[in-house]
Amino acid sequence: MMQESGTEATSNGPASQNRAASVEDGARNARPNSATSVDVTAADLIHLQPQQALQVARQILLQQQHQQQQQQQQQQQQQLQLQQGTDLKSPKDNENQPSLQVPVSVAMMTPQVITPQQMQQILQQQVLSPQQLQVLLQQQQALMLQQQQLQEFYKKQQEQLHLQLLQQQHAGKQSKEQQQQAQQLAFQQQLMQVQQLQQQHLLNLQRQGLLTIQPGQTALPLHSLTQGINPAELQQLWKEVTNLKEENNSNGRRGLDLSSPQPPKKPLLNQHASTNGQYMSHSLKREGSTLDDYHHSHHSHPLYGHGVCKWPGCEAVFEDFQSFLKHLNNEHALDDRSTAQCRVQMQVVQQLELQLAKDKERLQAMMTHLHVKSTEPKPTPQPLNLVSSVTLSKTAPPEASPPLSLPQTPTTPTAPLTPLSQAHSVITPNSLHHSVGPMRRRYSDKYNMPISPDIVQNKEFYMNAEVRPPFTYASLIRQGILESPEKQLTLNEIYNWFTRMFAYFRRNAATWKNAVRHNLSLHKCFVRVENVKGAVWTVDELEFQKRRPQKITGSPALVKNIQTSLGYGPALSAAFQASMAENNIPLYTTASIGSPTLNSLANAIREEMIGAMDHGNSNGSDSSPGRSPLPAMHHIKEEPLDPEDHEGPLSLVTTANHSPDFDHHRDYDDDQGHDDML
DNA sequence: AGCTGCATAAACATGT
DNA sequence: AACATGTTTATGCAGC
Repeated sequence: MMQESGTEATSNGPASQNRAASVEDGARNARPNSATSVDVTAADLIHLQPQQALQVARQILLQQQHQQQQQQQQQQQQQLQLQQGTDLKSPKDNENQPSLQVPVSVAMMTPQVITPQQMQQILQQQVLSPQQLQVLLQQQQALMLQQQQLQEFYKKQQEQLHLQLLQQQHAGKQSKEQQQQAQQLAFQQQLMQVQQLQQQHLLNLQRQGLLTIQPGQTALPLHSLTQGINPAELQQLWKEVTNLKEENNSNGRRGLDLSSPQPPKKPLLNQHASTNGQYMSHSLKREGSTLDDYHHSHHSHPLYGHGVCKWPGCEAVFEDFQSFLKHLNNEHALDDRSTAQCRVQMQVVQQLELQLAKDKERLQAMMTHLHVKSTEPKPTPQPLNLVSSVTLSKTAPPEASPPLSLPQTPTTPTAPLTPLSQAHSVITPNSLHHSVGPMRRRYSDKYNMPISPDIVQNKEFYMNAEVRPPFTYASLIRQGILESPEKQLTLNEIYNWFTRMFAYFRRNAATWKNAVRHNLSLHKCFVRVENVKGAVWTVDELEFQKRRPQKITGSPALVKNIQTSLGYGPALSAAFQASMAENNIPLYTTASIGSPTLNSLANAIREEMIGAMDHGNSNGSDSSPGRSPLPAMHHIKEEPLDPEDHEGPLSLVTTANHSPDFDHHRDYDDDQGHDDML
């Protein structure tokens, strides 16, 4: 009762369980299989051959560009008409004119999925007519499709690569690694064109100030599909930015009119009030000063090399350093354009870093894998990059960071595992309120396993999109508890974690809170511990693991292949299959795009393996091996009241390991942070 | 068809 | 009385 204050603001307000009936109506109506309806076309596309897929993707992009151009022409005409005649409109109406155009052009050129926030932003900035919205949405859907194709394509490639790798292993080749890299390179080159186009579009958006992308957010569009851009392309991109900006200037209309592509002229000093001007200007100022220091002291400059200005897209030639400096100060002064360019550069760098990190990891994993294979199977190959909560809590010394140490992947998920089936949700969060019904645990059987990696990877997505996370309440609760520094949470803190981490749980509070309480009480794995302050909930990891393993059935060939290649036992095939099954669904997050399938599979494997080992070995005292099929055990929840007597070495996973994990702490008092988050 | 896991709703108890 | 916290029961759905 002392720390309760936060709860009510969650929207629950005076509404308690009694009101649930009214609240629940909406959800209940929405129940019918919302999650199952995927676009037919998307499904079809999946079956395309890689080359076909790529072609289709290209075509789509080209079409988009074409449409875009047509659209622009139309707009110009309309504009002309408007200006010439029809005085029907009040001045006010005329003011709206620009805003009429923007969204349309955005719609026609947006190759990226717009996140809810971005959408919101657009909505705030511009007045969209329903029709425009519609166009936008349609575009988005088309784009989702397109992304799916690419993901699918990529996935296939990865699988192929892996298969080939396996075959080569049998053949006793040595240069597999190089081969794979070469193949990957080739593939990436294939992708580049598409990626470039996409990037271009994104930049266009940014340039217009229609898309505000904070560094942290970048990942969505930039990372999702644009991996492996080479320097030449970056330059190209830069030119693109520069040129387009200039066009805008010459059109005299700020970011509104994309018409009349004209040959680029380099120098331009005009500003565009970028939406985020203020944001950048600080960092730029600081940056600027340091740079000044830099090149004053050293007679060289990172932006100056071989007599050429290396400011992205500039390439102006200079005789001497002084004139370069002059140029730098004049042409690349602190204005909106430079600001925008700097921002883009930041994103580029970010992306490259990410890419590098991923490739390093991949290389590491490959080497590890190959080495392991050639000698003898080690039980724990280097994790690709994902931290398994179970791994840490069980097998690793507690110095490691807690289960969900927020991964350094600054990626913003494009669309996480589940939502692809509900892909439109990314576009229209609001539509979800009706279409995403109660979690009919479509995936939950499989997702019954610990969710750490997935939830982490898609964290931002779930934080912002009102998409129901495809995990059971039990899994989520466990996650929340394990994330906490003390591995224990009060009920209220659990609530807060839910609302903070999942936009979905910011509504219908009465319903899901009830469910949370219900789950806490029902499942043995949640142990209530009386505390000085009151009661906290902890996770009995053993109990949790007990419930996990479910079914192990037949096995596709691929599964076997990969499985053997990784040197895991048959016990893991279940996880594999689960993942394989899931992988029909997921749009891979940026974090895993490198080798999506393998990554997520590896996760599943690791989790599952640990689970399996638990049952095999450490189960020890209490129950029968494996999970006891005793139906009786369900409803018997041992009295948790005195953890002392509760001989469990297990019950409190807690005690030792705190780690400076940033994200959790605010939990205690931050009560209602979530409203600000949107 | 029956079992099982899960979500959801709701009644009820208890403490503040 | 209102509310938060827990517990328990009931029901329905879905997968096996």
